[in-house]
Formats: sequence, C-alpha cells, structure tokens
Amino acid sequence: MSDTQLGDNLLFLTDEQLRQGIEAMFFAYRGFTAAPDQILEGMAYGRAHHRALHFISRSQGMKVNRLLTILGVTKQSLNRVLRTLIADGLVESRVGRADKRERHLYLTDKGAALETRLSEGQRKWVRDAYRKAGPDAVAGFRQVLEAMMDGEMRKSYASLRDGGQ
Amino acid sequence: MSDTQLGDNLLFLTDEQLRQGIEAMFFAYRGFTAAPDQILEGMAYGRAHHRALHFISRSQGMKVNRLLTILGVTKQSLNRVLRTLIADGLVESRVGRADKRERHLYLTDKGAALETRLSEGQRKWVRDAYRKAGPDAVAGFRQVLEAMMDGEMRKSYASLRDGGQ
DNA sequence: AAGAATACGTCAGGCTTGTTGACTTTCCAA
DNA sequence: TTGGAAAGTCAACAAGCCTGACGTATTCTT
Repeated sequence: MSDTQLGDNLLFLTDEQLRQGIEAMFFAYRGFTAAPDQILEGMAYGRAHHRALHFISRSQGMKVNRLLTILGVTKQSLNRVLRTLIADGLVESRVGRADKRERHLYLTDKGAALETRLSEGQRKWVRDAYRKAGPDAVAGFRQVLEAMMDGEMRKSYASLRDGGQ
Repeated sequence: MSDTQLGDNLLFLTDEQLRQGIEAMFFAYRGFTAAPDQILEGMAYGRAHHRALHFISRSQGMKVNRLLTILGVTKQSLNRVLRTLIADGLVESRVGRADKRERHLYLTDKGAALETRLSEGQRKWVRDAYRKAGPDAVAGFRQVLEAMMDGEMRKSYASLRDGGQ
C-alpha cells in the first residue's frame, strides 16, 4: 500500500474529523434529550427520573444495585430519585424473597404510563433520525457507539439487550 | 415488494431497535465525557468550563452571544464560567473593534494548554472507537448524529465546521 | 437629540443532580 | 456468636443550570 493510499484510508482519523465528531456528539445528545426534558419540565421530575423509569421498565424486578451500576451514580443520589418515584406511586419496591436486604423495583401502571409518554417523544426523535439516515448508516452508528462505551457499560448494555437480570 | 421484504427493510425501526439505540447513546455519551471529566476532577473546573474552552478554541475571537447560542445555556450560567476562566487567565475578553458593546473571546496560552490537555483525552477515546468501527461505520455514525440535531444546532454545527463566525 | 434596542454583566433565589459521611438492617463466614 | 460485608436509607453540602430583575455602555432609529 502506498503512502498516499494509507493517507486516504486514514483521513477519517484526522484531528479535524475527530473534532467534528465530538461536536456532532455534543449537539446530537442535546437534540436527543430535548423531547423528554420538555415533558418533564415543570413536573418536579428531571432527567434522572426519566432514566430510572426507563431502565426499570426495561427490566422489571431489577434490584437497586443493578440500577446503580447501570446509571453510574452513587446510591445516595439514586435513592433520592427513587424515594420520590415510590412516594408518588410510580415505582414499587418489593423486599427480596431470598435476600431481604434486596429491593426489587417495579413500575406501577401510573409509572408505566409516564415512562411510555416520555419514551415515545424520544423514540420518535430517534426514529425520524434513523429514517433520514437509512439502515446502513444506523448500523454504523450503533457500531461506533458500542466502541465508544467502556467495558463496564458495554456489559450493562449487553445484559439489557439480552434480557438478563 | 412483498410484505416480508418490506418488513425486513424496516426492521431497524422497531421499538426494540430504537430502545437499544437510545441506550447505546446513553452509555456511549458517558464514555465520551469520562476522560475530560477525570482530568477536571479536583480542579475547580467542570464540564461547563471544558465546553467553553472547546468552542472558544475552535473559533477564536467568538462573541459571547455566539457561544451562548452554541452552548444553549443562559447568559447567567455562562457568565459564571467565563468569569472564572478570565480571572484565572485562561480566556481573554477583548472589546469589539467595530462595535464596542461586543466582547470577543480568545484563549490565552495557558487556556490553550488546558484545552489541548482536555481534548486530547477525548480525541483519543473517539479515535480508538473510530478505528475499531472503521470508516464506513463512522460515516453512518455522523449521518445519524446530524439527523438527530434540531435545526438551530445543525446551523451552529455547520458554521463551526465551515469556520464561520 | 431622545428613546428604543442590543450586548453584556451581575445580584438574588430556586431546582435538580451529583457528592461524602454516618447509620440500620440483613446476611454470611470464621 | 461475633464481626465483616453488602444493601439500602437519611442528612448535609456543592456544582451547575435555571428564571427574574436590574444596571451599564453602546448603537440604531426616528
């Protein structure tokens, strides 16, 4: 392979390309969170509540500890969010059958309703973007995102995808 | 086109696929910001400072108003950040030559040094992800991200890319 | 020249979300 | 059985964002 060809093949790794990618990620993430944020606004809940609802919905009966790992925050931080969701009757916390230290989290009907409302805005946004970009672009998108996770996150991601507890 | 074929072609738009995309975006964004966050940690600066440094670096002489639009925060919020950066000698604010109401922002050598240090960690992260995924995936990644921005952001994004002021 | 509009800065106060530290309850193993 | 580890809770604090109101300098408009 000649130097010129090598150069051409690696053009997508120039600092300028990387900077553009970084900025694209920044702007896209804002668009990505805008829809649910808007619904949440003035609702006494925030993005943290949305995230908790999303993952509990995704994996009903999930233990607090697993949610902690997935969200990557301290348990104290999660606890405040969880406390309000439980107090407001959106989430139910059941003591573990085998191990009574554990708490298993479930969405109530009310919680599921809000989760659906929040997710639908976001899914619509992503769906429209996917449709515009097309299936091949989406495949690439997913590949790069997966490569961008660190080891722990990739595990969480895979376990959710595969329906693991 | 048969129903089966239609179904196959649109499989990337199922709710499950969209959910996975949403989760991938969430986990990847965390990986994406982890490197600079770690450097910042214990440094009296936060992610907000990094963002300001990044965009000032990208477009030296940028007006406060433009930075405000790009970041999508209130002027009070930006001002707190800017004030400390200027006080610490990382950013210089020069009165506009033509219009003296304007302030043009520049990175000092010290500011540029920190910006480089922060960006390098992030660029390395993105570069490694790009390399793993390959050029075609990166092209798709960029396409989807651009489709995921809203109108205003896409303008900001394009103006930065094209070196506009 | 007078008033409106623009660009920027600042004070005050509030909310969400993250942190650390100290604590209880429960389980398990020496 | 006793001590350590694990799961979860309560309290206090900080970062970072927000809104609202106000102040100042400059420029545009009439």
